[in-house]
Amino acid sequence: MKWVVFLVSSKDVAKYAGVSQTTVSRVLNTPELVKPKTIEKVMKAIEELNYIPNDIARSLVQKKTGIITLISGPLHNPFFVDTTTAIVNYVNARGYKVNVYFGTEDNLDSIYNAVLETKADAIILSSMLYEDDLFIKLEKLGIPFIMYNRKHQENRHFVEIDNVKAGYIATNHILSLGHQDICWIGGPHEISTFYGRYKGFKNALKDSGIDVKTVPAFLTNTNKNDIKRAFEEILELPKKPTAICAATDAIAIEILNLCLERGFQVPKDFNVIGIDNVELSKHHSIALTTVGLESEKSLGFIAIEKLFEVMEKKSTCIQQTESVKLFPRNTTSEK
Amino acid sequence: MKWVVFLVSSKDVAKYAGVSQTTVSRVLNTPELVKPKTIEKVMKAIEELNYIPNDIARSLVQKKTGIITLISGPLHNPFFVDTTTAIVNYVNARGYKVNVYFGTEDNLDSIYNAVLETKADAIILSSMLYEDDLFIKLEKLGIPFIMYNRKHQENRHFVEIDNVKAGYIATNHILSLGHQDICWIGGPHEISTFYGRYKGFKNALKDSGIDVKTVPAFLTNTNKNDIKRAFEEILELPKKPTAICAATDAIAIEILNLCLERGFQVPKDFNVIGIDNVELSKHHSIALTTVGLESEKSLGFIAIEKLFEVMEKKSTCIQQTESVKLFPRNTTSEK
DNA sequence: CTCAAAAATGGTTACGTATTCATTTTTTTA
DNA sequence: TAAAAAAATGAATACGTAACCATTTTTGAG
Repeated sequence: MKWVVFLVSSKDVAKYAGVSQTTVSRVLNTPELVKPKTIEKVMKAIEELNYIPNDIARSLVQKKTGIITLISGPLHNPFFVDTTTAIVNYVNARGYKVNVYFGTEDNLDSIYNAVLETKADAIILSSMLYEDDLFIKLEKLGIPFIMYNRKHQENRHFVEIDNVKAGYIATNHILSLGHQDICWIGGPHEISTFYGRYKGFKNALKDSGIDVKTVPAFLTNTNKNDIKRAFEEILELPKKPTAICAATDAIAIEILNLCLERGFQVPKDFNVIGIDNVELSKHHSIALTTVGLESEKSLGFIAIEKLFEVMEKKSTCIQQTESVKLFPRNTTSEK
Repeated sequence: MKWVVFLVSSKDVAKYAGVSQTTVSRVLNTPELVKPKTIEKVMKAIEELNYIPNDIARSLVQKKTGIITLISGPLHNPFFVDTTTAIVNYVNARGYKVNVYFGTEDNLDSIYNAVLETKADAIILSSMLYEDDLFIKLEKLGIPFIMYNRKHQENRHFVEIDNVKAGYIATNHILSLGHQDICWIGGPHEISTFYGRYKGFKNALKDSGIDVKTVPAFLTNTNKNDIKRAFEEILELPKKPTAICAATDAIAIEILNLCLERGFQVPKDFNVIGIDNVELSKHHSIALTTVGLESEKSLGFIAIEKLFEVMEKKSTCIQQTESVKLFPRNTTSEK
């Protein structure tokens, strides 16, 4: 069966109902200005013609699209599963739509181009580098935007966890369990998150009187291959570490995978600790010890809430750092 | 600092460059029709004025939005992590945008309303019931659409795995390991997926000479609470089963969680098997035995590929059932 | 050079809505 | 019942682009 598509416009409805297009518009948007009898006529016409208002035309004249652009990291990182869920659900509940992109190292440029053409009402993103030209472009554009889990050197428009403290707490937990030989695995330092967490790691070492230079640290990209490569290097270290501090739960969970794959036991052969306290870490098959938000809300939720505040002119500039605490589970133990 | 926002239009560029708006449009869309020297002039104006074409206006005149609407299930279900990733990345690579919704039992109506107003170029969804009015509405609308992992009674526009066979293979695997006392936990039968998989389960029982009526089956909603409730019922069964067949990996992984939470061991105390072979099942902390696609591609990828075929008029109606095979891992073992 | 053909450019309109301003109709008040 | 006020409606326009058709400019053949 084939359907011939009639694109019914408000003009068609107007003609059919014997009123002006203006009145049709009013019936839908400000019915209190229309006589009940007229409303009735128009509604009948709308139903009979199966009229559906055209969002695009409305956007053009009102200069707002009802679209929030979300630039997330890839979902194989469970952190972005949590944040994307929170963000999309919140935005939709507020009657807006979400344009989603999953950014990786290679596709960001093309995403940015697409994003700038789409006249979104606001942008929420987790792809910004510490020194990123995009920041200036977005500020120039005048579109409200917020970064979650990332910070720009300009120090505006962000929601993050206290990364330095998170790194410190994680490392301290490991040290307090008696581990002497530990190592760090994190991401590139152009990303504020990794920079801060590693700083916390170093601070904890210093405070325990350990010479930072003697402690191996692997700063790698966060895809599976590069983590695997780093893990193999760890295995060939002259002094095999008994604990691995990962900069994120995503990395930690992948380390877990690699350990088990090779027959190691966690925490017997290796302690593993992460940062972020993602939902997946709570699963009893994973039970990852980690550091995460004190608050119940996910970071994505906090960020999107703040973004709407900005859109509604309740705030102008968000600079928010959330405090963190330890979540001890089964991947760490006394040495 | 505050920025005054100048909304630069192609008219402004035209005036600035001393050409007509038509020519500006041509420079961007059909530069081969424009004299090189003119292109240069216009491009210079575009750069100096920081002009960005307005997607919305273009959509209005061209009657296509470049938007694909995705109605997915929630991401705490790892199946939708895989499919959403595949779909979003594919769509963006093709230069389209994705509007994402995460459907649950309660929010579907409001999602459908929003979706119909957004004049998306096509819709891909996994929320359709076997008897769903939405199907007719979408066909009437004339928008290309495809269902993945779900089928409507009209039997058109879908991509699914061979659910009956999947249920059969999973059950057969459990039976062939020597388990006598097994049970089924699946979702509501208004959903074709669950209906088919349970049918396969029953077929396997019959073929092994087992009376279906004697085998416990729990048909529940698929949120954590309801699965937990079902699991508690399983624990109180007069004859405690040694193997649990779950209709999806998502359910199986949650069962895994519940088992471990209560100190049971898998597969020692309970065998657990799922269907879907989601990425998470491959993690060595989970290592879920499951049934999934023979093909390497994810179901989401296959579906979105097909949807584009329809959009490009290469196909008119998709009816695709993909074959499946067993992926034996560590959650099942000889009785 | 001339003239026809081809290339390049411009003027105008449509897309479907909301909004502004003007006009008509109804209600209220004296 | 007349005049003023209020309510209801309509006509015209803007939003920013692409597309159609008309016009001007350039090119090339003779």
